[in-house]
Amino acid sequence: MAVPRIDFTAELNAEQQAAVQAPDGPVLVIAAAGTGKTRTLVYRVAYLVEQGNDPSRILLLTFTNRAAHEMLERARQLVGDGVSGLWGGTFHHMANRLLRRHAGAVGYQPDYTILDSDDTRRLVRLCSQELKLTDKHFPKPDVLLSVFGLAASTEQSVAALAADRFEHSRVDPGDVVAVYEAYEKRKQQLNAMDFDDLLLNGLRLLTEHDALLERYREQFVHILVDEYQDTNTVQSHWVDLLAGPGGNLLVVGDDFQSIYSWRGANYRNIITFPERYPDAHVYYLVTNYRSVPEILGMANACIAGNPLQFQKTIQPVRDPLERPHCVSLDDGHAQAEFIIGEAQRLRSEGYAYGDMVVLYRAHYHAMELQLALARDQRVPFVITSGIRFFEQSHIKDVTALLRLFANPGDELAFQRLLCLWPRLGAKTAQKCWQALGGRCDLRKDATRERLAKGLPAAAREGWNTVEMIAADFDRHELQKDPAEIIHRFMAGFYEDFARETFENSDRRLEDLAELMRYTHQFATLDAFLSEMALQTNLDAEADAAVQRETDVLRLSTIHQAKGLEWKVVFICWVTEGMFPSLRSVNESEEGLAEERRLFYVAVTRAKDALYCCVPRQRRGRDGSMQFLLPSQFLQELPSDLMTASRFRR
DNA sequence: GTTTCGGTTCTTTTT
DNA sequence: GAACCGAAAC
Repeated sequence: MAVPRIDFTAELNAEQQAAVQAPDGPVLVIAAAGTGKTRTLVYRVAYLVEQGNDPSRILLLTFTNRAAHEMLERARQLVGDGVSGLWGGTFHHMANRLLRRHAGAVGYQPDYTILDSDDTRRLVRLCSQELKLTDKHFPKPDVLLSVFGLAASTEQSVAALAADRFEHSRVDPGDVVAVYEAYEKRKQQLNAMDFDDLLLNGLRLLTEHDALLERYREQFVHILVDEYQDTNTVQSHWVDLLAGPGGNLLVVGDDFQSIYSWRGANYRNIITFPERYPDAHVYYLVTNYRSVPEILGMANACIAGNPLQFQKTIQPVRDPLERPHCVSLDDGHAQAEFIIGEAQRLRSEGYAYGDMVVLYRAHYHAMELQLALARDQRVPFVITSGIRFFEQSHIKDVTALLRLFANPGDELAFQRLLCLWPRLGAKTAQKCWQALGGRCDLRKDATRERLAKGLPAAAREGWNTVEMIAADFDRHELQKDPAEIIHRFMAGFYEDFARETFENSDRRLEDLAELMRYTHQFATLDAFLSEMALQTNLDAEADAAVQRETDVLRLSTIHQAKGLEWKVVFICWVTEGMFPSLRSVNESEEGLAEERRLFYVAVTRAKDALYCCVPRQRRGRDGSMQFLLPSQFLQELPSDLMTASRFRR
């Protein structure tokens, strides 16, 4: 295959080029914000291909879907279709890909279901209820799941973590373990894996099956890992195994931007890489083309106090422009007014709204601004919402039917589907499930007949729709056409249901139309369901493109802004209690260090201008006024790094 | 005995 | 928005 020659010297700076053309063996690239990390990885892929490596023997692991898409797209632009055989995607995707092939090796059927967080929450609740652990003080499913999840991603026991977590409460850690064991058992019965199971079982494939380890070690000659600071213990273990001692493992990351420890990310993976691989080559990328020196000065200063890190200072190359602004405001309303006014002013100076973003610590911090923007309609805007497209109730209702076809053992899908019918709730659904023997293959006539008998009369209408789809399932090859299943289900039942149930049914029906369009890129029902479970939102990067094209101001959490950049950045609620958030400060010193890294991420999104908004008071839940102090992250900074001002209405 | 309804409360971050 | 809880309705 012809590969276009790439002039690495012309297209990369010296630091990048050194990393791109690093010799075989373990390589660690420490890439500070805005120094061309993605570019370096993409060119590394191109370099490897140009060196004659078969793309199908290169594995490129990312942390988010967005990063995976972006990198594969850019690699394709660089080397053309030569990269088409490349293995690229998130850890979860790769684990899923291997597990679909070798599910039997870890005791699963290949048609296993992937449980999203909504499913796991329901399942844990079910387990707690069955164990009669319904006391008010017993932890809620989310809390239990965070313990289970941390145990999985840090390779610790639930018993130990539960004992620690509930040490000063009346919760018996033994009960937590009991729920955990019930939960594990239920997942086996359902033939279902949660996100952690994908990683754990992916690891088991390699630790328990030497033949598989050999096979994939041989296949993946080069392994590249993006955002390495965000890997958890299981992921790094998996990568270490796959690469093998002295393998060609290149990891890229920035310990300053590790902001996912709450889900088990362990930035010690990156810190200790040189110890684990003593012959590793280490490269630093510190030349920043993104931001003006004033912003980088602030970024360097705000992170310097954190302990335990690869100390590095970002080097600016751009000309000076202006210092970041620290704007003091009366309250949230004033903050909203300031941001709207300033955005308009900047637009009159030549910036587009699409060049600007408002960042915040938590979604609810955007509420006042959102209302103000909607009210006076002067500035068009979009919000990267906390609502995950695929986890909204209407999406999950409709896909429950698909899931049950794909995996007849999926009790959660069965339950969800049945509860849609009138006069039919959880108890009846459970009885039906038991009557069917814990399995519901709708394609079997006998199953459908048996189930129909147990349904109340009011449920007939909806049931008939399902019955007809099921009868046609094999004949019309609906297996290959999830959109057609959804379409029939909606036409026969769900459209009316949605109109009766949701006040915003129009929007939800549009979502479902969008879902049907989305399914067309998948050849089979199984492929669609797998992807859907591993995807949080419909199309994040298309979303970002929309912002530029339609010239709208974006509102986003800092986490969701990671890896992106804007000319103008407003950070709001830079006050004690809001940012750093109260919860994380209470946790530990480490929690505070992570908040500081989050602040660093926010600051380094800005290219030209940065505003830190500091409202001085906020209305509490009871209506009383709380006074707020500026964030310690601002107070830590030398005062000459920012321009302080006060905005009054 | 179940299901439905209405009011109340709380919002971190994601695969 | 959606999970939760208690009370009313089937």
